Amino acid sequence: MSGQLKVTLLDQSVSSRVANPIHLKPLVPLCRECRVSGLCLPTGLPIHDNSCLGALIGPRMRVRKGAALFNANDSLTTLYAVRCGSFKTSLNSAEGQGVVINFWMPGDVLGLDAIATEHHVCDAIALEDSEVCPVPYRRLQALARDFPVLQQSLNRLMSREIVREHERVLMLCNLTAEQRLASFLVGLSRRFVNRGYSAHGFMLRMSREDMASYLGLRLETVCRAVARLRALGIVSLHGRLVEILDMPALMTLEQGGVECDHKGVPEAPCSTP
Amino acid sequence: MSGQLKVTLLDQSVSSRVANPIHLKPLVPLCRECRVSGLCLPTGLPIHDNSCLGALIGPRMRVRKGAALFNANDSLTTLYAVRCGSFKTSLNSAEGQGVVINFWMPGDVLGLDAIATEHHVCDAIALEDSEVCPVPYRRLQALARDFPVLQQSLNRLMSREIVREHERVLMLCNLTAEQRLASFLVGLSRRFVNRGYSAHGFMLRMSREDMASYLGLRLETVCRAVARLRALGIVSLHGRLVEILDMPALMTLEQGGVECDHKGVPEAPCSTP
DNA sequence: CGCGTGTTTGAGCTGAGTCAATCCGCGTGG
DNA sequence: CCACGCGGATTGACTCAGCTCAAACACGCG
Repeated sequence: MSGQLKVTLLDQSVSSRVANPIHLKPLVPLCRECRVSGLCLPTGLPIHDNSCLGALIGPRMRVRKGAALFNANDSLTTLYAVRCGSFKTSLNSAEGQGVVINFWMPGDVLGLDAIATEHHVCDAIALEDSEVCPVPYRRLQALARDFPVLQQSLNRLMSREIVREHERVLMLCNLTAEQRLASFLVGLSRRFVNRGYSAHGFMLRMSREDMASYLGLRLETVCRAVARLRALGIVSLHGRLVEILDMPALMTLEQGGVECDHKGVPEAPCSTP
Repeated sequence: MSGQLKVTLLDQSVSSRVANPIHLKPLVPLCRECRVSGLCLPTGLPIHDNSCLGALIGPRMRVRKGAALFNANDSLTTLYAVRCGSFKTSLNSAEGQGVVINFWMPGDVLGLDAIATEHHVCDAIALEDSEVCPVPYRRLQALARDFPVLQQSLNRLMSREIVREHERVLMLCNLTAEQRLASFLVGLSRRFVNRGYSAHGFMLRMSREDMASYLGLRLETVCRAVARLRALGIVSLHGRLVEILDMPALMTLEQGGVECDHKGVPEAPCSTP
């Protein structure tokens, strides 16, 4: 039912180095050379300054496909920044019904919803073999006191998550199945672009079931919506391989059929030093 | 279309006193004697300490029914804590479709979703004549640096909002109209209890239209759901006057028909010093 | 090759939406 | 004081997007 699979430390030697704050060097490059560092928590931090980031980010962890990074009710000890791979988080009600709350890509930070109660509310499952950078929450709190930029970064991350949810509610309330799918694909495309990948061709890492759950639909309905978009020549979507053939049309569809300036929350303040 | 009505300072003399940080006394009792201070932002702060809260909270503002406290795209200068009355916030898409994002009661803090972009994303409209305590965001940031409890309080507030949205999504995806209404009423009831009011009898401050929008339904559907609950003898709901006659039944309904331990995020850490 | 998981497609059903008529409470003005 | 009008609430009749159930298909893997 949940996370029996184990999460493993990427490198035991790195782990021990971290325990001893003197040997920080092997970790610091983690952020500096991380291709998504601009999207992630340490945005705006003095990335060259070992004392700061080294103290913050724990040793990388590997999570195998299907394994749980954390489960609902686990107490919050660390947030996790996705380094590579992807995750889904899902909220399960007492009656066994559940929804996928979000999909997470490199640079995203998981666990912010646990800060309220200091316990996770979602299950986080790896959609593929993935790596995360653990961010001990206590240490983050302490460090944020000394580095206001870090605190601000955290605040923004949380606020952005609130806005994202707002937009999701808007989608659930106002859009048809086809529009939801369009909106989903456009959103994914945008996220891939932010990470330096193609806007038009990408691989879905989640099942139709998960997509359906995220979109507030049944998987059959998602399939039908896919079929219609394909018939319209807007996308070529076979299995999990997506190719967006007519992006303007897709974006038109996304917005209730009316052409418009799609803004949306930018994924990050995008401070490129 | 939006907030032409003016928001007015409650008391100009109080305002000027605040500008001069020496005369804090008239403001400090604001929080100390505020009946919802335990739910609000300053939770856990040394409430007797003038230097802290006095510097944080601006002069109370009065907002007339139907007036906008802020509008989407307004730049974020202050957060607002509801002191009395109530508000709705709504998110409007480019095409004119919109949804009510939340209803806000005394002790709630509005504007957290604006922190990401430093611009408000929602319109905030008073549902009745109301009063708010403005919290200048810059000042809050500065003060939070010196008072970690305050920072934590803010973090928790944001995180809780994320969780609330999660639960809303769960509702929108899994519940029938009737269940949504039940869930809405139970939620309201709980919030009234937290504020020291009756769990069973209260007044709705929003129109059926607003309820419908919040619940992802049409107002006609809300009416029908109300009619059914009434027919079942679970509530007496005439106009905006609610009386919950059978709370257990209502809670059973809320949770897909199965009896269960309704937890939900507690509204606040509830630190009573 | 056969099995299982995930995906696609088909055929009816239904809960909620739409459109429309009516009702109710309340403030306004005669 | 009552007639009127208006916005909000209610109820009814009909429609339809998405759900359910069911069958077939594709693919990857032992």
